[in-house]
Amino acid sequence: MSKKQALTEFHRGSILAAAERLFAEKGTEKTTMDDIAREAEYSKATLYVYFQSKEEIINAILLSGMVLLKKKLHEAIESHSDWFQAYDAVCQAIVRFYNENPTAYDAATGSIPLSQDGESLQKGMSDILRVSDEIEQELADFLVRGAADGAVRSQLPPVETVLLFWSALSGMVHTAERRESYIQRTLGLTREEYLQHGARLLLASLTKANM
Amino acid sequence: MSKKQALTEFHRGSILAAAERLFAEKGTEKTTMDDIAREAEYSKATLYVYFQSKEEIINAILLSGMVLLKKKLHEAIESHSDWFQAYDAVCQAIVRFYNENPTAYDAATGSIPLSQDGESLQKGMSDILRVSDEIEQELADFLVRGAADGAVRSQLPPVETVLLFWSALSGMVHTAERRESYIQRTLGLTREEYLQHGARLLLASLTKANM
DNA sequence: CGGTAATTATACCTTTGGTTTAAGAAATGA
DNA sequence: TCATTTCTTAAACCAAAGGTATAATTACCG
Repeated sequence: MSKKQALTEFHRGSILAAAERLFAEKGTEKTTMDDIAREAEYSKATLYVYFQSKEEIINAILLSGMVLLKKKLHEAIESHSDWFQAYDAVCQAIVRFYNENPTAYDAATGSIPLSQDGESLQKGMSDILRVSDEIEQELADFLVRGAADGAVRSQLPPVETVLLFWSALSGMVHTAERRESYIQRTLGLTREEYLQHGARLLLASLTKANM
Repeated sequence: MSKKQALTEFHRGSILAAAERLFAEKGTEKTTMDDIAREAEYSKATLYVYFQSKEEIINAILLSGMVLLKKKLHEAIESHSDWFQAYDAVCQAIVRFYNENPTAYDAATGSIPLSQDGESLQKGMSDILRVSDEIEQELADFLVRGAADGAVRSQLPPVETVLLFWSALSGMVHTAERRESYIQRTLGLTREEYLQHGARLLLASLTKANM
């Protein structure tokens, strides 16, 4: 019986992996169940054997993505004892994560409707919101650490500042993607460079001394 | 013949006004042509007498909205000789504008796909992009003025900084809307207050001295 | 083998929403 | 008043997409 379960997990994983690729490419809305079936090399009916609905697929991907994001941020924060270096690592982790998992990032920043199907909360929804909160808490703690280290202005209320920072950065990330060619043409910057400058600018809003 | 044209303009205006109300409320995607027809008190087919497609309606609204935004920003910038006061006025103008015209704001910040119909540029599209550029130019000039006044760090490249600022603020604006209840509950702030704090934070990233 | 259970491919249903058509109403002009 | 033109709109059309039913195929097991 465990073999059967393992097989089921394998199929679920294949489907999720395919969906993830398509979501990254076209977004959840423009990706159809037929697309996912084709990409995963199953028939559409098969998808409904392993998942109850498109929404369940989306939620599963968002959740695993956000758990991964949380892990990456944690690692980045722990990676350097120097707060400024850790800050760079955090921003870099975010940018990298977005490249590979834009849908989950959008969910984490609240840039996506999160399947507002009305009615009661979906199955995976509460998990997603919980992880989202945990991420923000992690960042808030990091900010407090920055204040303790003397790197960050200590007047800033951590939770509020983190939310502002988080939303500002997500705006930059979106613009960097949506206007990549404009940025390249007019400013001569790659997306990564542009976002690095953005991270610098936001850093200046947090720190005591300007650099 | 002028009477007939005036009548046509009147009908177009009624339809656009109705569409604008609905777009502000539900967004362009969730607003159907049936919705617009009902709100404007015409039949759906009549809409197609005065507009070729839904896209044309959207573009018309985006364009007029962005022209208005440009005007508001210009007025805010000119309203105070003191740069910091003008900055506050600019941010306030943006927030207010978003409340009344979220769709056009999203188009101006590039937060919206702008009817990616593939193919060639749509009719109104080039106008929209032009106004969008003009707005960014206006803001860039304002930043240069701030540097000349000694209010702003002069190392900042104006065009790039404006784009970063613009995208950061748009991220904050979106978060403020999407998580309004969370912000109210956890931080005890209204959306306007939250955004005011955000504008302060961003100001700190631009200025020489911290406040 | 033969039968039973699981799996999947195909076709279909339903809803939604943009667009078109054709018929009826209203206005215009002689 | 009647004819022609213009305007309006109900109804039909069409495509896309999520979801489902069925029937064929496969795999497993005695």
